[in-house]
Amino acid sequence: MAGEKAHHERCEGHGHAHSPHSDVAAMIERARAFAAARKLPFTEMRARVLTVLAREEKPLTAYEITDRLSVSKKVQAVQVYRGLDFLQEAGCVHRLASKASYFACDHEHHPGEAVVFMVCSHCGTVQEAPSDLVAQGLQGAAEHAGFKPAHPIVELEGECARCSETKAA
Amino acid sequence: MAGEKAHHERCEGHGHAHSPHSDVAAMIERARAFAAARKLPFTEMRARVLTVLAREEKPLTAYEITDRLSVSKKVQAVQVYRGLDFLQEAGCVHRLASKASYFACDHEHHPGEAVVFMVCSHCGTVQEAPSDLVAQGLQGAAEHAGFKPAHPIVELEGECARCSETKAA
DNA sequence: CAGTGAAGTGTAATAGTATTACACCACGGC
DNA sequence: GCCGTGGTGTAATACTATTACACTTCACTG
Ligand SMILES: [Zn+2]
Ligand SMILES: [Zn+2]
Ligand SMILES: [Zn+2]
Ligand SMILES: [Zn+2]
Repeated sequence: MAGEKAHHERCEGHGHAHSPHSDVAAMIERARAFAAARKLPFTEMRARVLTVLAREEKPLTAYEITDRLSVSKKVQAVQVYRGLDFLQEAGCVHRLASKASYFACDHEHHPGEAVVFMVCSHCGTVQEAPSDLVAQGLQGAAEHAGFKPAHPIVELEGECARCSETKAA
Repeated sequence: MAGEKAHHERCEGHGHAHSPHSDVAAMIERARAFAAARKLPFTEMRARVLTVLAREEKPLTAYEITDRLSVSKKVQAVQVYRGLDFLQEAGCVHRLASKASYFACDHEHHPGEAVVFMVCSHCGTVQEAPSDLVAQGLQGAAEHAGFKPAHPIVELEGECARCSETKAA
């Protein structure tokens, strides 16, 4: 559960948001490893869904993914949802609750960590950053209420650096 | 933007989660005051939606609200959504993004505050608690990323005190 | 006191998100 | 070979949210 600083250093080279991921192949590899560890197949469909998300700058809805995949070969939403389920378990994809959409992640996450999804209301990109303070705050609130915390969702709507600059110019 | 302690003291008498609100009338009054301040009518429909939520222990979906209201007189979902929009602006109702459902709130909220919604995965109740640490963490993450924060969503799934006890017994 | 405009209502239709059901296929272990 | 687990493809359905439009209410103003 590294400190905020340490974690940020790990995230360098990642630049703005999770822009068209430099490294789609690496993400595929991570998913494949997860599948192997669980002795589950890393199927064509799973790879295709992840690839679409990894190439995209912004979160996509399940139906947007469906549409893109359908260009090459008709697929149905339920197939995409199945792929998304797997990829979320693998930690390769997150769901943005506030937008009911999905985006690829190339971070390693750790249990107990609290990750903030910063969503730009102007351009739609998402940038994620773990925060120990937030984790502590959640922990504290839970403790105070006798609540046993499991899975946090932390989303912050606002305006990303790039969009702020653009406007200023 | 009081400290965690101070805020919690203000919340006493509120007991477990936002159980069938002791004080439906007070919540109505709050909504009415908001409406008056904006010179907007506090209509029948708005009151009916709020009343249903205030009497309920758990969040309800818009369609569940629709069904309850329809018992006395048939209403349509869109009418409920309109009521919910108003009530959310008034700060009397929150939306739980992770469940696409709505619940009444009898707290006062303040700008810049970060409120944690603790959602019991067993009984479904929601308990809210403001956290300064979380607020600071969000602020810090945003600052570090050059992100201009606007509206946070913080939800924590887990098990409430009551359910934990019950199991232990 | 008619005219106007902002805001709400009631109804219908539609868009958008997610799940269930089921028949069939692929593969690894016995 | 047979079976069990897990994936696929297809259809149907459930659930969540919004748009459109005709009509009403009410406060304001000329
Ligand atoms: Zn991530
Ligand atoms: Zn932006
Ligand atoms: Zn509240
Ligand atoms: Zn509970």
